Amino acid sequence: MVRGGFAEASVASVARQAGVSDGLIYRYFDSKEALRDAVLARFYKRVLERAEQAVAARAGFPARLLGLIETHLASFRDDRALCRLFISEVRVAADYAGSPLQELNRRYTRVLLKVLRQGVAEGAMQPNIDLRLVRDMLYGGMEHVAWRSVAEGGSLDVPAVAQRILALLLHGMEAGLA
Amino acid sequence: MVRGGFAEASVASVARQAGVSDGLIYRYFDSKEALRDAVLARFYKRVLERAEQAVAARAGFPARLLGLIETHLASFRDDRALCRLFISEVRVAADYAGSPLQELNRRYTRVLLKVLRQGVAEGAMQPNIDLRLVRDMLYGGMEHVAWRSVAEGGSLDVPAVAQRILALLLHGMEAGLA
Amino acid sequence: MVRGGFAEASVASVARQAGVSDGLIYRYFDSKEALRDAVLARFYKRVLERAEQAVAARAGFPARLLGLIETHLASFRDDRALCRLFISEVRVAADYAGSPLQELNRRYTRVLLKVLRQGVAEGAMQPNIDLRLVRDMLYGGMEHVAWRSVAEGGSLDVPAVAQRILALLLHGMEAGLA
Amino acid sequence: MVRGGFAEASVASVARQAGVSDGLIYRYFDSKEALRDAVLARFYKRVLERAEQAVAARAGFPARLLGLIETHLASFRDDRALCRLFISEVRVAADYAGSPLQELNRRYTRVLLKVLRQGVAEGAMQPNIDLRLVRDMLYGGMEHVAWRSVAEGGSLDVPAVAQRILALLLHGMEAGLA
DNA sequence: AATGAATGAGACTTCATTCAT
DNA sequence: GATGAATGAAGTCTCATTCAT
Repeated sequence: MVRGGFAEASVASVARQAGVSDGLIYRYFDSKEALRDAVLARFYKRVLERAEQAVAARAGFPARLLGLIETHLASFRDDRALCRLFISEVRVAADYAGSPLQELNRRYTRVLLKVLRQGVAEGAMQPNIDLRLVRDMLYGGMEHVAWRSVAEGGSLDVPAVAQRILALLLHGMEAGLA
Repeated sequence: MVRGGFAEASVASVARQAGVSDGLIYRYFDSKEALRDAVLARFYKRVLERAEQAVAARAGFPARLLGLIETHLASFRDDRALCRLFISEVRVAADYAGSPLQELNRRYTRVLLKVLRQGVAEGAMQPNIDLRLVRDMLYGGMEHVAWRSVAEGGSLDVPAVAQRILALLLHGMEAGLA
Repeated sequence: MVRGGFAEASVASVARQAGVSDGLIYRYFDSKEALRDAVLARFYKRVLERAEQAVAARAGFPARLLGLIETHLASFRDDRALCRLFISEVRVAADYAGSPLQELNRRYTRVLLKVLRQGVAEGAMQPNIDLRLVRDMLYGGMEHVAWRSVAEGGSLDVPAVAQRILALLLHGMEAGLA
Repeated sequence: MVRGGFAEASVASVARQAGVSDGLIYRYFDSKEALRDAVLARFYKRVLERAEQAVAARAGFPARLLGLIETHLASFRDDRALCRLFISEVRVAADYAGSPLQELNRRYTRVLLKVLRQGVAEGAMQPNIDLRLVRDMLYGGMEHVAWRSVAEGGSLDVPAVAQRILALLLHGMEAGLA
């Protein structure tokens, strides 16, 4: 499933890789889509937990933001196939709106928003900043960065890249690297 | 083709929407994939030209960067289906590496890199900055921003959003909004 | 099993309704078809016994014939699903000829033929009458009457309908209703 | 399709017997059920026309009734597979009520009812007779008679059997055979 | 050039049946 | 005896692709 999208992966091939028969899939999942969503939901819950733990384990706005960036990049590095599946197919699906997956996604992005609001409260940024824009630029950017590292076959140096992303986000291009 | 990916769109439906017969498609394209790639290449060339014109029409680093951001967001706004197709399917395809589409993509991102290097030369940023990271964060972020505006059904206020993205990228979160 | 034929009813659904596991069915029956035939045979024996009792409990040709008509209609009313199953599927099956079910069916129709012969002996009809035709018209007709009452959702007023059928069969349309 | 019901006949086998590929079936019919219904509707229209012509070609109640009986038996003899399909599967289907097939069936039975009403008008029977009962007994009976002749492998002597059925219906068992 | 009927491989899914527990 | 997980064949249906016209 790493190469080729969801539509290209046949249920038969999934069953073969799982070492079971085609029919058994349907004892546990109602349809191919239900299987996909179940797998993604499980993955997403794990990602969500890691993010919440990363925030809980640290104090202060910049440290927490760095923690979130690190866990996000690490999730991508560890489960690139699933991340790719989510990015390129599920978010786009016609029935995504209102699905359990969207709810998980909302909870996930809320974790970041909460940290950003803390940053505002701590005076780390001007109160008039558009937090949703920051969130979108950050998540979208990380996606791109991580995907490129996957596509180019290299490995992702999560702590180093996270540091640079944090610096860029906080101080902008003008500031250069720390 | 707006909803549902490439796999979901049948050649017959494409032919119907184009007002031609199924068979005629195959006089002009070798396969469904070749059709998709041809459509995307044409689209990509247009995007590339718009980007180059935007750069040529302006002077100075910040103005040129703003121009690029605006044309990129506008491309997404005008052809969201094609952008989505490119984002979620082509870049992921097994044979993307080395394809004409990748070459177009490279030329496109090179336009941005050139502008960024001008910024370095003009002293707008420290020379030790990771330009590829900036590029990935910018393109990925814009993708996310644009996609969200599409998904939420709203329209994208390109000039306003471009301004905010530019400010965030240049000065970081700390600076707030202009 | 009321709606949808034998092919539409899965063994799993039968097991579920019986409150047993799928596998247990196969300890008692060799196949889905064997289960169906066993169920039908049990049902048919009951119908046969009721018919024989109805005849034994009465005397004289018209009373016995009425009794048979009543028990037949009542069987249909009480077990419409089974009657329907028999009518629309079993009698038509490739291996019906020579099966135990056919033998039961023969014994059942023989009860009617015996009563009809008694009618001939009692002088209630001309001896040259085609008793098999009468039998087929009667059974086929009752099937239709009963099925229609089922399909139309109404209940079947067995004694009243039986009376009318008897009158029609004995005296024909010319005579009208008693 | 002569042996085994609709569920047992695969679309592949239908295609094979028709000398076309599986897929072509679906260019002309939306589903297996739609194919079945289209075939049955065509057949039913033919039967209906034959019945109407038989009535139109004759005058007087008994002659017309005999004509209807003859055409019905002949339809069964000529297309036993289709008749069986209709009898054992369609009338029973969950979506039969309200379908085009039911409408055709209604028109068909109305032809008989009209003739029967003519009989009442001509004084051939008492006005208090239950015409729907007569209709059901007649159609059901003919079905049974015809099916038995098919099942027993014999051929159906339509004119002779029609005569006997008419006599039985008109004068009842008491009258014997003409 | 253009059509669209025809193909046939392959997809998802169901379900009668088996068997280890 | 009893379970129900597992199998795998077979079914309906879709669709990219071809080709006679």
